[in-house]
Amino acid sequence: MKFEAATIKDIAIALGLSTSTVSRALRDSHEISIATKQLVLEYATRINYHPNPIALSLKEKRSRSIGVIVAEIANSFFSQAINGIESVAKDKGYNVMISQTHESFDKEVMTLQYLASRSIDGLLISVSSGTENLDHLKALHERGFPIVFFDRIVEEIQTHKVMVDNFRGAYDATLHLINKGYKHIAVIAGPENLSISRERIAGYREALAHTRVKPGKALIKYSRYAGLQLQEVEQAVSQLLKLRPRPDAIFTASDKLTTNCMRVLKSKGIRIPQDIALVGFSNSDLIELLHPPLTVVRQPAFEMGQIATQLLLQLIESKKPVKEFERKILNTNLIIQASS
Amino acid sequence: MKFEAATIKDIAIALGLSTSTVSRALRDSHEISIATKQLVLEYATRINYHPNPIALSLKEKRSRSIGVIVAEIANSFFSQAINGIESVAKDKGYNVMISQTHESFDKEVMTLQYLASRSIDGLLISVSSGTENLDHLKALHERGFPIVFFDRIVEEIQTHKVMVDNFRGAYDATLHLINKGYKHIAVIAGPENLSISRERIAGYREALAHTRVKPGKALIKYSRYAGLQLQEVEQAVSQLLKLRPRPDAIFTASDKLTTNCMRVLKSKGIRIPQDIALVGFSNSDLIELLHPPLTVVRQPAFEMGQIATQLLLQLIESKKPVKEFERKILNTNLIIQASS
DNA sequence: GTGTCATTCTAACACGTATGAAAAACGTCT
DNA sequence: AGACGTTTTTCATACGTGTTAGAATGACAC
Repeated sequence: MKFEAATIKDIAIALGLSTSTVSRALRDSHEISIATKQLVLEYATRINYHPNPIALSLKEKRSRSIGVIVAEIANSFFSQAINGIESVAKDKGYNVMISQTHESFDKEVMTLQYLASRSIDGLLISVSSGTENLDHLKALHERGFPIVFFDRIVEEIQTHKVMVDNFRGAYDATLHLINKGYKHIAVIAGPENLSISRERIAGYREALAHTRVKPGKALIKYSRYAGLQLQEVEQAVSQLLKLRPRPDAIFTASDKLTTNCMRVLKSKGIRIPQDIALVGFSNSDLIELLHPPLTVVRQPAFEMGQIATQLLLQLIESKKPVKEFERKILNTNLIIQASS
Repeated sequence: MKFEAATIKDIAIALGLSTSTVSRALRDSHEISIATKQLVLEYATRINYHPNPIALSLKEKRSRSIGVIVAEIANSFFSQAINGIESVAKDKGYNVMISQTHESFDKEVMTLQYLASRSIDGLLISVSSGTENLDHLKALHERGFPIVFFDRIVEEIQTHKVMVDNFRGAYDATLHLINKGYKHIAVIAGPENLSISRERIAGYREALAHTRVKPGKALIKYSRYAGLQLQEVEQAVSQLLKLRPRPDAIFTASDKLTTNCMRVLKSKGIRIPQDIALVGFSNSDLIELLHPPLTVVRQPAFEMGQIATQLLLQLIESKKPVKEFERKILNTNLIIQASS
C-alpha cells in the first residue's frame, strides 16, 4: 500500500524549472520574479502540494513533535492535562506523542528511550510512581535535551517545572476536616519518592500541627502505585480501620487513591461521612454524582498542560541555552460537598 | 538548543571506512567480513549509535507512526480504546499520534489534513458527531491511504471496521427496562447521522416492538453533540418530562449522554429510579460509586482499540492492495445495578 | 565594445540512510 | 604471468527539501 504525494520536483518538471527555483518561489524569496512565483504557487495549490515534513525534519534537524509521558491516559487529571498540552502544541504546529508508564519504572525508561530515539524535540513528563533512579532523565538532560516537568516533578534536575501548590491544597483539605470537627484524620498518599506525596503530607501535617491531636505515624499511609491497584488501597484502609481510636476521616492524596478508597470503604459497608469522612485530590468530573458527592481538591489540569507546553516550546525554540528556569505554581480549588 | 546524535558517517570516518560499509555492517549484510562487522558493531555500541528514524522514514517512505482521531480523550471509552491502540502499536514499533475533534466537523477536517500532511502511515478514526460530509475521508481513502474505523464507523467507505453490536446492546438494555416493568421508556441518542445512534435506536425500537406500548416519536430524542454539551441534554430531558404520560425510564445511548442525563435529573430533583429509571451506554469505571449505581451497557473499549490497530497495521504492511475487508463486531456487556 | 550592476535562475551540495553496480583486493588455477 | 572467481569494500545515487555559490541574461553607463 503506497501513497504518493506531490513533490517539489514534480512541480519543477511540470513547469520546466529547477527544483531550487520552485523551492524559492514557494518560500516567497525576493530573488524570484513575481511572474514565476505566481505560476508556481498556482500550480502548487492546484495539485495540492504540501512539503514533505519528513524531508524537512531531516534538513532542519527538528521533528516538530514533542513527547508526553504520563502514568495513565485514563485518569481524569492526565487526560485533562493532555487536552491542554494538545491545544497549545497544535496551535504552534507541533505534534504530540503520548506514552503511558502505568506507574512502572521500567516502562518509563523504555518509553523514554523509545521517544528519544524517535527524535522528538522535547519532553513533557510527570514521572511514574515507581521512579527512584533518575539516570535516564539526567542523561537526556545533560545532553541538552529540552525537558519540562509537570505535576510530579523532580527537584534534582534543573529545568522548567509546573505544579500546583500541593502543600496548600493538602493543608486546606485537612483544615476543612478539622473545622468540621473530625479528630482523628488519616492520610493515604502515593509513594514517598514522589514530590507530590511529600508535599501533600507536609501540608496535612502542618494543618494538624495547630490542633491538640498530633498525627501518629500510624495515621500516615503510603501507596506504592499511587492507588492504581485496588489491593494496596484496601490494605492501607484495613490497617487504618484497626487503629484505636479509629480514624474518623481520611484524606487521600491523589486521584486514583480517592476513588479507590471510596470503593474500598463502600465494599466494607462503611458509610461516608457518618462513619468516616473522605476528602481527596481528584479531577473526575463525576464527583457530584457520587454517593455521597465527594469533597475534593481539584487541580487546574488543563491549564497546567498548557503552561508546561508553552514553557517547553520556549525551551525548544530558544537560540541560546536557557539558564534561568521557571517554577510555576498554580492554585488548587477545594470543592466542598457531602462527604465531609 | 541542539542535540547532536552520532551518525553512520561519524563511525565511517572514525574507522576509516565508507558509509556504505558501515551501513551494511550494521545491518549484518553477508558481504561484509566478520572482522569489520565486529569492529563497526563494537564502535557503534560504544558511542551509543542509533539510526536516525527521520532519515529512515525519508528513505523508506514510511514514518512508522499512525494517527488516531477521536472526539475526546477525557472520555472513558476513548481513553480505554487509546490504551488498547497504544499497547499494540508500541508492541509493533509504531508511534501513535492522537488528535481530538471535540465533536466538531471542522476540527475533524483540519486535524485530518494535519495528520495526513505529517505523513502518518495510517489512520484510526471514530468520526465526530458533527460529521455529515465524508469528502475528506473519501479523498484520502481513494488515494489508497490505510484507514480503519472503530466505534463510530462510516458505512459508505469500504475498509476494515471494528464496533460493538450496538443493536443488541440497546436491545438488551431496553428489554431489561421492559422486564423491570417500565412502561414509558424514552431514549436519548447522539445525532442521527452517526451509525451508532441509528443502530442503538433500532435496538431500542425492536425491544419495544414486542410490547403493547409502541414508542411515540416524542419519546425519541437526538442530541447534536452526543451529549457533550450539558445544555442540549437538559433540553431533551425537559421535553421528555413534559410528555403525558411522563416517561418512567430513560435509555441513554452514549457515555457523555448517560452521565450528563444523570446530572440533569439530579439537578431537577428527580429521583433515580423511583421517579425515572436510567440505563445507558457508559465505560466509566466509577459507575458503581454513583448515586444510584448505574445500570450500564459497557463496551470492550480496550479490545476494540487493539483489534482496530492490528487491522490497520495489517493494512499498512500488506504488499498488495487489500480488497477483502473485515467487519469485527464485539459484544457489549449489560451491568445491572440499582438505577433500573 | 567593454565594464558594472541588478535580476533571475540553476548546479551542487547538505541532512542520514540504504542499495545496485562497480571496483578493488585476494586467492587459486592453469 | 595471466585469467578467473570470490570476497570485501567503495562509488554513485536516491529519498524531498533548502541554501550557498555561481552562472546567465539584460540594462545601463562609459
